[in-house]
Amino acid sequence: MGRRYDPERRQRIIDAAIAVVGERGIGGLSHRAVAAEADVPLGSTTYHFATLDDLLVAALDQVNAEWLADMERWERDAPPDAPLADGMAGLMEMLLTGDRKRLELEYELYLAALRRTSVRPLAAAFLDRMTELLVRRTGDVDVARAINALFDGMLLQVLLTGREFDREEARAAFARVTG
Amino acid sequence: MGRRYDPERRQRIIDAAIAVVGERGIGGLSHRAVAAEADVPLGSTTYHFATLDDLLVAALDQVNAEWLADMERWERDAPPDAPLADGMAGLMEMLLTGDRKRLELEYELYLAALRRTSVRPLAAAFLDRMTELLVRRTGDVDVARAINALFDGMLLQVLLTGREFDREEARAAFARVTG
DNA sequence: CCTTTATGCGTACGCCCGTACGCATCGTTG
DNA sequence: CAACGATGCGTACGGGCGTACGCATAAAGG
Repeated sequence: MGRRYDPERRQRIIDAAIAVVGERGIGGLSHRAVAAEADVPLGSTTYHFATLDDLLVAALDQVNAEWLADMERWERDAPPDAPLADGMAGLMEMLLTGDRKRLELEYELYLAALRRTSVRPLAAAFLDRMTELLVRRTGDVDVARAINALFDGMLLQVLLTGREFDREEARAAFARVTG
Repeated sequence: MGRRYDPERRQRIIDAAIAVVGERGIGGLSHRAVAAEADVPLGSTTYHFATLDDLLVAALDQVNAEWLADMERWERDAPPDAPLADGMAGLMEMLLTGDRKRLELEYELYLAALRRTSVRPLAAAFLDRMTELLVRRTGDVDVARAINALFDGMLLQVLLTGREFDREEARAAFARVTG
């Protein structure tokens, strides 16, 4: 049996969990669904992640890490004197014209922390990292947090209403809040 | 059997559904849990709400209506020349020092629309009503939407991180975005 | 080479679930 | 007052679930 030795199985299970949440939502996350998606037996998922909460934590942890890595790259590559409002509006447009399902998945996992104390520390740490990253551009913590709030709020508005994203409207809002 | 005639049963079932979501989250919403909470037999919930989605829609509809009624009252009672930024920051403080569980419940139901198409129209209509209400104060749709986004984003930040709410920081952010 | 430990595998138990369905009973309408 | 539609009630079916557990096998260490 070739798969008896499978050093990357744990990672594959996490990827499968993210895929399952993407397809069926958090409510559809189950050991069995993940096992089927990862093509491993049921016992294997419960071995690596004893409870569903463990699986959820691992999934959010990975999604957050990928998001933060993207943001770091984005911040590093942007010219130091580029107007932040332009950058934020452009980033939103990029996200909204990209993989919509992925974006919804990311917000679903992130917002799950509202009610699940197990993942709340992850969401809090993620927000801290985002603030820290924005502070590098704004120099002001309060402004950084306001930008972050505006970003989440406007993105949610588009996702919830299906309204078309207006880049200039977003840019103007960011510009005002940046001061 | 006294309860054989029970004209308000449907309403009691909706209230029970909201209570169940408040206690166990959307994932814990089930016909059986609602029936137990409302103290009605199982068949009664399935009669009034054939599917769980119907129940969810009714619950969000009611929560949204109550929220909007509160907001209407708030807008009507505020002096016409009062600075909007002060009002919004004060409103946030009131919500955050009030019933926290209720606030989490409201956002959970509202954000459920991210992935559930059945309730998405409700969330979209709710956002439209909020925008309309804010436009009465700002006179500008874009500013109204930005305020709404900032409001949701900052509230979520506090709920997710557990950080203490800073009323002056919020007021300043609203003031900047109001222009 | 032998033991130990981590990992993989299959299965079984008991629970909760959505849904369907038939019967009972009420209010209403003609 | 009769009939009918709306509502209330109880139960049963099939299915998915988390979890536990025992056995098999691989890698690692003496």
